Amino acid sequence: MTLRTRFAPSPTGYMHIGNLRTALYAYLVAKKDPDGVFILRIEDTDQGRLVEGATDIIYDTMAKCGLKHDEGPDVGGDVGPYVQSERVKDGIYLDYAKKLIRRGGAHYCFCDESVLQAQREAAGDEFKYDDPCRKLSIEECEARIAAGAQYVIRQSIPETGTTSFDDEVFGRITVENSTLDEQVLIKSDSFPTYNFANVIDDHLMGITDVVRGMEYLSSTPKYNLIYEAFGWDIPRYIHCPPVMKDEHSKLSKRNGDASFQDLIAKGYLPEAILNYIALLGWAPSENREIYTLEELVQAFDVKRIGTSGAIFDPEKLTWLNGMWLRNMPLDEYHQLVKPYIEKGLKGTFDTRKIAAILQPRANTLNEITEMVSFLENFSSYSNDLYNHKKMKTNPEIALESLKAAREVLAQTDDYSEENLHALLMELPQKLGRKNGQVLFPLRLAITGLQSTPGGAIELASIFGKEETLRRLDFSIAQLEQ
RNA sequence: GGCGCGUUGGUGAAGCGGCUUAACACACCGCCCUCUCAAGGCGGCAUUCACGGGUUCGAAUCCCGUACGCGUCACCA
Repeated sequence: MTLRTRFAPSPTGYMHIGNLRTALYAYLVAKKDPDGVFILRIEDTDQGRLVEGATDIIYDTMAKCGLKHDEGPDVGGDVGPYVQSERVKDGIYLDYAKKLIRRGGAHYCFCDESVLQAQREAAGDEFKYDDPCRKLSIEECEARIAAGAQYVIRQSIPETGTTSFDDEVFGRITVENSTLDEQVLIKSDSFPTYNFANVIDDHLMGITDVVRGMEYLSSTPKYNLIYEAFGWDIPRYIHCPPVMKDEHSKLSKRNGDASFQDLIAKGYLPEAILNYIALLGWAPSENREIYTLEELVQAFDVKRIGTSGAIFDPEKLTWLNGMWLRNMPLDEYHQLVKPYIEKGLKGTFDTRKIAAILQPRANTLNEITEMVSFLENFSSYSNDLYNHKKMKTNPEIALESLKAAREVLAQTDDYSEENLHALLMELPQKLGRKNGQVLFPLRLAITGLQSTPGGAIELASIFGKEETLRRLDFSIAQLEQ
């Protein structure tokens, strides 16, 4: 039997990080097997929560992350449709619910909401619905329905005994059937609830490995009772611990936490986001942290998924994103950051040279625009900046160095870094100074800033002869006053 | 409240009864390198694994209890 997993989100307009991680794990579990199949199914049975365009966000996120599904609404497959509302139209769920009734796994229920409410209030914390409709015969129920009665279909739970299952990450879970409630399977609008549609579809779509959040751990016994009533094989379960905002709450939109799209908008790479979230709740057996998706497929092992919630740490994501940025070939990096550089600059610059000084310094794409703006902002500054203890310089030494540098810089037209380096590095020795006593003042003189990305040589090369000399002259004049 | 699950540093975590006086990484702090800032290199950062018992020659690792946290108990998914 081929290994099949699925990612089954609700189109609620937002891809949160915990959800994305579940998708990732489901993908990894499937792809770990050379023949494994990864399916996308849209769970839109709650008509009240549909959000326009939400499905596109799901497709877009999966595509950006490289989580390519083998079957789904947009790519087809043999066990479609892959959108639950379409399956409702086909009558799939109601048919199966009726079959389940005949098999004794469910029953019709005509109770009014108010009856439940009354019982609920009377029972307080002890509430467990004791459904009088359970005792009704099928014939009687069908007669009432024919007469136009409103109904739902509820699961029938054995009053005694226990139900157990083995979860791949949490181990064996056992619960008393008496603690399980008789949940609604088919709502009065004839739509299935998640609890039912999920089980039916997982079976019909041949899902062998169910990967989902651990909030479903306590309802899994109920699902298994349905599988058993139908005589179906129970899948392997892989319940994942939550991704937390802090020790008390999960990462969520309600808390204003970043979604995948928010992180992209903040300048993080999909690869880095995926890499980071893979590490939340799972640890590789080797001592390593940087993984491409393909490498994750190789390294992933369900047995190494943890059991306690992991707090999402934006700082570590930022670091990891920086690593991804730094590890790129310069040309690729240049193409990637070019728009961000140009956004921060009015004039034209050699963006490849700028990219080179940015690469070891920028951790996110967005900070680049700001990092680069200093290139065009040159105005008077305090000469006091030339006093630098560590560089052993002061305005006097600086002036001497700048004059010498000015001479050299005026004599050449070749402003390549190589040439500038060759020329300027002769100066310290000639002047009997340390490198820092010449180059630090020079960098300061052409930027007016205490610190900048890049050094004097790199920056002079970026500015070019005319601009470099213009700034240098300004600074020399300022020092001579 | 019932039921289920969890608890190693500020964070992610390794650890699966002796090799642990608890890896590695982020953050933080030093030092080195260095033309500033980064990047990079090196070092520091839990005498201790929520707490209390027990088992054992030996426990972060096994068992029991307590505390705390999370989840679930919807005609939401």
